[in-house]
Amino acid sequence: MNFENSIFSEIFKDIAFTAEENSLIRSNFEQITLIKGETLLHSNEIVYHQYYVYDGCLRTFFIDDSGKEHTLQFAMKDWWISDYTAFFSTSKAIMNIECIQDATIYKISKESIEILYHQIPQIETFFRKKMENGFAAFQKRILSNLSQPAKERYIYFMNNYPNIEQSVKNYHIASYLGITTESLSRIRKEIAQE
Amino acid sequence: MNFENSIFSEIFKDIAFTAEENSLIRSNFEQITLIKGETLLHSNEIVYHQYYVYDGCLRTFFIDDSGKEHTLQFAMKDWWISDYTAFFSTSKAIMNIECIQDATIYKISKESIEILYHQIPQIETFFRKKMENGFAAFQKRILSNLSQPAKERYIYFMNNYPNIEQSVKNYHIASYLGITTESLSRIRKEIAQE
DNA sequence: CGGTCTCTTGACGGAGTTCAAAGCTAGTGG
DNA sequence: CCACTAGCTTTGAACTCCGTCAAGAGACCG
Repeated sequence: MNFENSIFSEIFKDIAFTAEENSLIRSNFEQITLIKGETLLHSNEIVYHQYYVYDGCLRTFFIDDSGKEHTLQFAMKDWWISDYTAFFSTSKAIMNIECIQDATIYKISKESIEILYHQIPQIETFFRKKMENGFAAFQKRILSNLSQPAKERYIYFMNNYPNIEQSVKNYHIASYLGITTESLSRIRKEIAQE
Repeated sequence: MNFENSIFSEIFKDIAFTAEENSLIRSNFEQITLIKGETLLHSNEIVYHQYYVYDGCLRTFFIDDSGKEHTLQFAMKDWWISDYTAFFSTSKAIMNIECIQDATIYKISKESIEILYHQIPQIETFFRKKMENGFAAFQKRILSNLSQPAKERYIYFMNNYPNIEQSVKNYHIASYLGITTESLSRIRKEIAQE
């Protein structure tokens, strides 16, 4: 259990907990292991949890009316993932979460997190800041989608997620960038020829 | 000053404050009035404040390398606005904020808000939830940009911001949707003919 | 009214899509 | 350990949506 404590101090780095706080936190998280291809969350399920990625890689994606997949987010080590729109309002997911590289994750329910907010105010501050960063990142992504052609977005993406190729297929990246696999392939060819 | 108190209970609805809390809040906000066309924030300025829109309408926009404007957000009554990426890290704005309809706003600095978080924990909860909602809204917008053609995005926008036409020019809406004024005009024509 | 700002319309061009097929690659079983 | 298959990527040709450029028509404000 010292081992487990060390995990939670990794998750909430920069916060020092008392022994009781540590055990309170521990009792509100649950470990899950997933293998490549498994689905963590299906659309239309009610979303009660958010997930901390300790290791591995997952992606959130949305399936539109015509059946096309759109990747909203990849989550690697030390990222949080969920269908947050649904999680915040405890309503039905519109997205799916899929494991794309064997993963160890820790899940926590909305109820549990409210308990932690109440008992350990630094946890609320921690998540407020997480949200702020996520908010800022989405803002950048919207601007990038509005102002840059696909090639620039791809280069920007590869710089921001170095080493991601190991976990992620090109068609995942294409669906994240909002283009088809074919277009991405042509862009990659163009870049390789430079 | 009863008048002023009522403004802050509008801003932080659902929170009940003591008299001392009320005066602490009051002393950390500052009122500004803006007329149409005025700029509240220029890119490259360091961002120390965020702003509550009491009345009127503003927009945040980004100017790309080729000089094109991209609208990230409109802010109407009861919305908060800033260049949040820069505000959270107290760094230089990459966006501009412009008044597009005469406005009364209340500004608060990052320092002040940290004081309020510390003195009045419900305020931190309030902003955490605001962030969660903003985060979810951006998520939806990204999905909409990825999965819907311009016409659908326009219809969705008009449903979500009813009555916005009064404040906002079509070229603002176009720059929000990521299309040109000409394209928006053709889309509007198409819809009118249905 | 006159001028400037905003919106519309048309002709053309380009970035990205669609559909179809072929070429790789990696994992599986014989 | 090779062969086969299924999944992934590449390529080509035709098409489509939206952008660009240019000009004209409204609309709003002094």
